[in-house]
Amino acid sequence: MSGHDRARGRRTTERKGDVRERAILGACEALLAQKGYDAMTVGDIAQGAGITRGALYFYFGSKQEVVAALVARTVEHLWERSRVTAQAEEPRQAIAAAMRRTVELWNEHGLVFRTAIDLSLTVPEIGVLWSHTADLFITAITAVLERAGVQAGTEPDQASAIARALCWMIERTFYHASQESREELQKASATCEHIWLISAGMDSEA
Amino acid sequence: MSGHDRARGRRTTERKGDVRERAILGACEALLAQKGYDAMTVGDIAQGAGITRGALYFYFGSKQEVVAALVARTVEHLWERSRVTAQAEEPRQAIAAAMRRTVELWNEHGLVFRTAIDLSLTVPEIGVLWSHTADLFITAITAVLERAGVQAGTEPDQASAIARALCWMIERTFYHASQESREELQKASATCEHIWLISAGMDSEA
DNA sequence: ATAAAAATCGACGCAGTGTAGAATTTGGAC
DNA sequence: GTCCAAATTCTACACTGCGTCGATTTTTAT
Repeated sequence: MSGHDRARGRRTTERKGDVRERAILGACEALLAQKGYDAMTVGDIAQGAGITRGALYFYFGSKQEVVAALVARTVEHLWERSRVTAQAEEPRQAIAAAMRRTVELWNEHGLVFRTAIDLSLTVPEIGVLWSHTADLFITAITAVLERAGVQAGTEPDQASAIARALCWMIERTFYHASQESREELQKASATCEHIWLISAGMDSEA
Repeated sequence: MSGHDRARGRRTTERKGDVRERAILGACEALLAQKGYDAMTVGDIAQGAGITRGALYFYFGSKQEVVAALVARTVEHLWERSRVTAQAEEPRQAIAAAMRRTVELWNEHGLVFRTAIDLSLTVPEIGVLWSHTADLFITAITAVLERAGVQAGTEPDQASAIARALCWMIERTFYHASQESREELQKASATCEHIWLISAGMDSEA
């Protein structure tokens, strides 16, 4: 959000319109929660941000661009958190920590994550953001698996492929669970952690 | 597709319009492959089926209904296949057979499956169909896990919860792999089978 | 104070949807 | 075969939402 130099957008130095931009993303997020992506109209977003449709188009070229920006903002926050996490621990600890962090993230941003997943096909820009995010996870999981003794490599029963499958398992399981409740998410997390541990060759005694 | 008695639709006894209905679904499937759901317009479908928009609305109330019918047709085919599959085998065999069958299904109907998944949120009818399908899988996986010695129950580390997570893992992994190539799908299948075996408490030696 | 840049607005044209009613075709009953 | 009712198809219309344009107002920098 800092020096993006959006197509039609403004320059740097914090213009007034930056506030509006944030208001737009905020309204968008609220409306996503209320009516969902399809029902949400550009007019709704503009109204929610206190401007007219015409004005909104000064900031974003389309509804898709608005949502893409919202996803970008959220996902960048996720990347921050991932970067600062020390990852040189004992596997069992690392797995537990990763799952805990993932639960937090989904509790906080589940709505946007689900939206990103839903629109990955439709909106290429979002697809790129999310697949990049998935790659981060896959890389991290791969590292843990290898440190736990799983053979490195991309063959179907080696670390890289297993990590990918585990990543999708977690994504999809959290996608559904986060729609239900925090409790469901917590349980889902425990199940995923269990399977991850088993796949790493360790039984899952706390 | 037999005795549905669609809102505006025809009666039973195989009228001529049944051919049209199939033509419409066929055109819809073709267009989904060509341009995808969003780009595909009702006019396109009608044209593909050799009729006008107005005529199409005699058979289906909306684009969503058309796609829902397509998903229903495909998924019923899947249910057939699932019902006839004898499932009283030794776990290792059962798992291998299930994965083989799943690969076949995704090779044949990957496009419609992916569409169903994408639209599960948007189109309630499709959501129901797909979640019912998932339940079938989860039940089957649960049974295999229990027969392999995993403790029955719905707690996070018991058969039912694990089966759910494995189901989502397979769904998502196949969703992505089936977009790439048959080889990818085959590899993905091997990885999922491996994790399933491990989760069932068996190492995965062929 | 003032001119350039930023921001806002209202109105327009377009594309796609869903509906209505008229017209045509089809399938039997007679 | 012919004639009616149901089935099927078409054309035309009204509506909604999108994205663009040019005119207008507000900020910002000097």
